[in-house]
Amino acid sequence: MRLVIAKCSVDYAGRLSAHLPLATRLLMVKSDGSLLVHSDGGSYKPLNWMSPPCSLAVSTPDDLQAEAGITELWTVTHAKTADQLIVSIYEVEHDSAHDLGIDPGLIKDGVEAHLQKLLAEHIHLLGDGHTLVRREYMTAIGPVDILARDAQGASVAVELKRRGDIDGVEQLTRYLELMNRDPHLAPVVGVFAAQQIKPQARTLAEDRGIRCLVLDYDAMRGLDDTASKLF
Amino acid sequence: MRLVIAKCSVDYAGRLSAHLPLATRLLMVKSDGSLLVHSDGGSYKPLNWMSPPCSLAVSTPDDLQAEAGITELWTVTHAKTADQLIVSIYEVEHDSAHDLGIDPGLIKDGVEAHLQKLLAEHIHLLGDGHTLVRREYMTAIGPVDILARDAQGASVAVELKRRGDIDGVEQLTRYLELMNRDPHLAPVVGVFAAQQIKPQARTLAEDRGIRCLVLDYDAMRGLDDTASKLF
DNA sequence: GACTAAATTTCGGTA
DNA sequence: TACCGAAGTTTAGTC
Repeated sequence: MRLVIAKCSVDYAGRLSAHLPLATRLLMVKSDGSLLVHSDGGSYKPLNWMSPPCSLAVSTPDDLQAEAGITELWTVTHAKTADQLIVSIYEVEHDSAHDLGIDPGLIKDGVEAHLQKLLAEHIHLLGDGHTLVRREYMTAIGPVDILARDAQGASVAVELKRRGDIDGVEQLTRYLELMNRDPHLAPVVGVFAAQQIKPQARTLAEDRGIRCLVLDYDAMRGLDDTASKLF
Repeated sequence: MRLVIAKCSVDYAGRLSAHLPLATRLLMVKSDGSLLVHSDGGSYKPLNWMSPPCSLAVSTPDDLQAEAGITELWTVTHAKTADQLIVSIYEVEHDSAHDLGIDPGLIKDGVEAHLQKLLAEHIHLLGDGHTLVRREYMTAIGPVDILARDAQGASVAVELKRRGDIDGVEQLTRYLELMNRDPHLAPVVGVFAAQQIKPQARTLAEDRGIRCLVLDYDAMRGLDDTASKLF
């Protein structure tokens, strides 16, 4: 990885056109040739960048550009789309190269899969008398997150999201439509469960007779801990 | 901005738990206290990070940690959510600080807004005799990109995307359903317009009686230039 | 490889 | 300021 701090202006021409006026920035050149242009603020997104696969070519400016103060031109070209990022370098304040090796990568834990596992283990959260049929119940158009039965023996299809949005309701609606045509399953009622349900999604869901269930992830982990300790 | 290349392991505890095993990485500390952990590959997303507002505290490891080879502990705490990022530093290979100043920011040009503007200005692209009613026509569930009338006086609702996907068709379907209940507007026909329309989206749209229109951005810009020059 | 859904999304706009 | 949709989204998983 090469790190350059330089006064530069940047132009991108590809899926859109964008321009960065002259300022001091960090240019991060990764070993795959990709380039990130970072400022000293904002969040993790660079001001501008070129994703791999791409190649970096360094050239000398023409007379006009040199007169304007440009000392070096970096042209980064995407290998497939021909998108271009042109960095006009005026002044280099720092330049260093480092050997990082390949990274072992991030290990994640605790997302939607965990929520699904917890809800399956505490299926009573759906209501008294509910029993689990199975997680990831396969249908012709995809897996339903959780299939259960209520106290009356009716099928309950649960769609699980971290944030409940309209598209999740649409997804569940498609499942319900299909499952209700299956005489072994029908009648199937829907439950839209999420840590947070957007008002528009709730309105749409309830309009379609789908019950909304807001899940408290921390409380559910608490249940899990208690259960682990007791048994 | 401070740039540190160091052998380190990283742990994040917040909305999820994540761990990065020991390896050499770039630690970018921005002046707002935020931290990015980058490897020498991947795209612009860091392996791990903490977004502002947050604060960085450096501490010395306890005996056990020191014995394991840790020389320094960085604890980055989010100001609002209390999410924590802990960087255990084993060996520092590079450490430099740079004054970048505030960045003037990116100037963009040529996205969906431009497409919408161009289509509104050349509404005949929808078909002969079409007239523009207005852009961003407000409905109870959100704005329709373009509302027009066809040669017969029927309302035409246009959903505009750069890339036409299934969710765009679903969106337009909801608009059409609502608008067709309004006697002032009904009958409303739908047009799904995009630079590129995925086969699945096209099938779904046409099955619902929604017309698909592929837009040529470059050609439309050409129309615009011609119009600008003529008048 | 293509497509789909999620993301510690981030970012920009509007009500 | 909060909500909503787009992003040069990226990323991970499935078919």
